[in-house]
Amino acid sequence: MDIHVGSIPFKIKEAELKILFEQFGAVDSVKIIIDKITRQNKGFAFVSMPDDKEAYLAIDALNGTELKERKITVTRAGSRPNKKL
DNA sequence: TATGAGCGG
Repeated sequence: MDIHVGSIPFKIKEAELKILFEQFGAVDSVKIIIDKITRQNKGFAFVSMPDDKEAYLAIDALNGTELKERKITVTRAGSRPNKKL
């Protein structure tokens, strides 16, 4: 499952995000989105996890937590989280 | 080149 991670620090690395998500389950890959104009960190990344239940677990666990002194948001990618389930 | 909500190759 693809997970959208926002409000991440610009100085973070994909390996660090992978480690954070690996604490709650297996992580397939982590990708930080880079801006096309500035070639810099856009401020959000995507995490791919093979197991969906572990993905939801990591989302619920890492969503709203602090990372590098910065608040991060973890949600399902591909489709924005709906307020009504 | 650039910065802080948003969904990428």
